[in-house]
Parts: sequence; structure tokens; C-alpha cells
Amino acid sequence: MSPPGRSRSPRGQGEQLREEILEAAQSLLMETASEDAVSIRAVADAVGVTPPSIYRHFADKDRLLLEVCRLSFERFTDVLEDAFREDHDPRRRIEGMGRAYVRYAVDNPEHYRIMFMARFELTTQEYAEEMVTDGSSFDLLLRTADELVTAGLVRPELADRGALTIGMLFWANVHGLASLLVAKPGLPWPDRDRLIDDLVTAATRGILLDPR
Amino acid sequence: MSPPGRSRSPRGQGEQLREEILEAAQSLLMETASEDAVSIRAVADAVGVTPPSIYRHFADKDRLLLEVCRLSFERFTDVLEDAFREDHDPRRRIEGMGRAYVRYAVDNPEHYRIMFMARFELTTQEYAEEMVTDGSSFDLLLRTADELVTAGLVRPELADRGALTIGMLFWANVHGLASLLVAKPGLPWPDRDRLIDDLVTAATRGILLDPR
DNA sequence: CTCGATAACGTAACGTCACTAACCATCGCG
DNA sequence: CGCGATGGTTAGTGACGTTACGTTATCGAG
Repeated sequence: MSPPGRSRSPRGQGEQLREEILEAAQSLLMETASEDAVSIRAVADAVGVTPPSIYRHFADKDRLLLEVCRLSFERFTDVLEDAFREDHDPRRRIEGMGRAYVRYAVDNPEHYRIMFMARFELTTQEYAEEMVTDGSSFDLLLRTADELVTAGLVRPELADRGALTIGMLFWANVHGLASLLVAKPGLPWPDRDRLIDDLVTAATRGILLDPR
Repeated sequence: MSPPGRSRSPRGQGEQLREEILEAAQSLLMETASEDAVSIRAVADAVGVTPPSIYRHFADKDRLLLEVCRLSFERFTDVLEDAFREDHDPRRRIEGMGRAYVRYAVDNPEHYRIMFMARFELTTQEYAEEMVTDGSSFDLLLRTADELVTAGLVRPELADRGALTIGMLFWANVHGLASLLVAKPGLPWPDRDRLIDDLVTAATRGILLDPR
């Protein structure tokens, strides 16, 4: 049982195994569509290595999953950034981002789960800092919310709440639909695409002034 | 180590232990505020019984947690039912239920997690039937949504979507805020109560016609 | 060209987990 | 009194995360 199918990395190239571990963890998460299947042991022999070797590169399992989570965030942010750039009108921009948001969640349910439903035994501090950094998806949201506020498109009752509140309201809307679709696929859902459209327009109508 | 602090139940009263197990599991979930802490072993010696005895009353751990989940749903439904009865005007009714919804989630984060974020290895069929039964919270939502539709309070572009879509839109709103508050307490949240109010009014403004 | 430090792994093992098989004691009924 | 169902037990299996420690190969200094 000794030949572990993998030869040892040269001196400075220990990082290479780290990347392979991350990729294997990600693949396992996607293919099995189950977080439980991503065990240290399963990841280890997907890479062709013994379990303790994982700990050479990650402090514990939560840190490994957190890195997978971070990668998911990067791809998620890329998708949102595309939607961000696609339209420069703030209203259509927030709507496009909302649609892209829910669609990403539906298309990558396991990634969405690990980003927004998983429980990590980390300080909230650590986690918040990870998310609210510049260029993050959260930052994109806040910038768009700020555009809406300064453009005077927000309903008067909400205008003095600040971009943070406006952004959170939009986020709550799309996250609500996204996470329900991911967590409760067995419910009697109506037509999905139309529901997404309806939710996004309802959100803008509830938060912003009527168009024109 | 043999005296397990608990005497055997008489003939027909095996159900009594079942109740104690459920209560212990619930208490463990609340006190430790961690789903991992609810292990079969921990529950067993909280009740004063050996682990295999649990399996006399529950097929496996998922079934036990599902029963805890069902109890959470009952209490959740009670809270929503109170809000339902408190106001008979459909608009104020849906708003009150929305506020009660988010508040319950904030006050009972672990219950909310297990209801809407936990992953059970059950068929979606089983789960859907459990939720969409008569008198459930989902039923309350649909009834209120139907009231709104038949009362002609829904915006014209959404009126022909049916009560199901209208209900889902409201649900997505409150669930979005609730689950974000539960899952990401470390974020720079604005004032919570005002945010809840803002979300609920934004939801009604987005879905319903303007009041008056 | 050697040689010790160190990077990059492996081996063995611990404690805990969910779960099962097999056994035993008690109760109620005939 | 016996006998089967009921409500537990003891003992054990395999998988899990994690740790302590051993092993090997490479790099740079002398």
C-alpha cells in the first residue's frame, strides 16, 4: 500500500501540492455535490498523498474549506463584475447584477452553499475582513448602491439610510431567492426564470423611485 | 459506570423516552449553538441512556434532527400564526408576518439554521410534503398571498402570476434578510430593527400597489 | 565533496463519531 | 408459570479529524 502514485515535489515547489489539494477539494465538492464527501482522507487520496500531508499546507479542515470558499468568491465576483460592466445605467446595472447573482447560485449550488450557508468555526472578524475587502463582490454591491443613492434614484423614505442599507436590501432580496432555490429545490416553484425577473423588478420597485 | 441514572419505562411508555430525547436534542442545539455538538452520544447521556437506545426511537441521526426541525417549524408556525391573527388587513398582515419572521430567525438562529440551511439526506419529496401541509407556515403564507391577490392589492404586472409567485416573492425577501443576519453576523450591519422595517416596507412597495 | 539543516512527505496512533449485532431484563398476557 | 414483545445494554466496526514522530531527499555552507 505504500506507492502513493505521486512523487515528492522538489525543494521550493511545496506550493504545487497546495494547489492540487485545493483543486481536488473543489472537484470533490462539485462532483459529489455533498460537503460531507469532502473529507481530509478523500481529498488526500484524490491527490495521491496521505492525510497528514494535507496539514503541511492547511492548518485544519476549516481552513481548507475556507480557501475553497475564497476561490468560489473569486469566481462569483468575476460573474458579478461582468454584469457590473455590462450596463452603466445604475438601475439596469443593479437589476443585471441581481439576475446574475441568482443564476450563479442556481448553476453552482454547492459553491453557493459553502459561501453563504456553511458554518465555519472562525471568528466573525476574520470572515468579515475576508469579504468586505476592496474589489470583492460586496464592494461591487456597495458601489452600485452608492451610485443609486447619489443619482437620486432611491425612494425618499430610504434615501437617508445610506448606501449600506440600500445595498443590504438588494442583497437580502436576491440572496433570499437564491438560497431558497438552493436549499429547497423540492418546493412547488413556479417558472424559475420569470420568478427571477419578477423578484428583481419587485426589488427595484420597492427600493427605487418609479422609472421615468 | 453502569447506573445510567434512568429507570426503564413501563410497557406502553417507550414514547416517553422519545420525547425526552427530542427535548434534549433541542436543548443541546440551543445551549451550545452548534449543530456539531448535537451528537447521538451527547444526546444519549444528556437523557441518561446509552447511545444505541436512541436508535430504538429514531432510525438515524438525520431522522432525529428532522424531528427537531419539525418541532422548530411548529413553534415557528405558532409565531407566524399569532402575527397572522393580529391583523386582518391583508397588507398590514403580510407586513406583520414578515417582521415576525425575521425576528424569530434572529432570536433563534440555530432553529432557523436547521430549518432552512441544514442539509438532510432525504428525498426532496419527503421534505416537501412535510412543509406544504395544511396549517403549515407555508400554508399561512400562501393564504395571505391569496388574500392580497383577490383583494386586488398586487401590482398589475404581477397580478396574473398567482398567489404562489406572490408568496414566494415575499418569502424570498424576509428569508434573505433573516438568513444573512443568521449566517453573517460579522458584517457591518446597520441598525437591525430599522433594517427589518425598511425591508418589509420595501417588499410590500415592490409587490403591492401603493397604499390608499 | 562532504555533511548537517530542513523541506516534503509517510507511519502509526488517538479519540470521537454514527451505527450495528447480539444479548438480556422486564412486563403483561394466556 | 411460561413466553413473546418491549426497552434497554455491552461490545464492536469503520470512518473521521488530528497529532506525534519517523524518514528521505535536496540544498547550501565549509
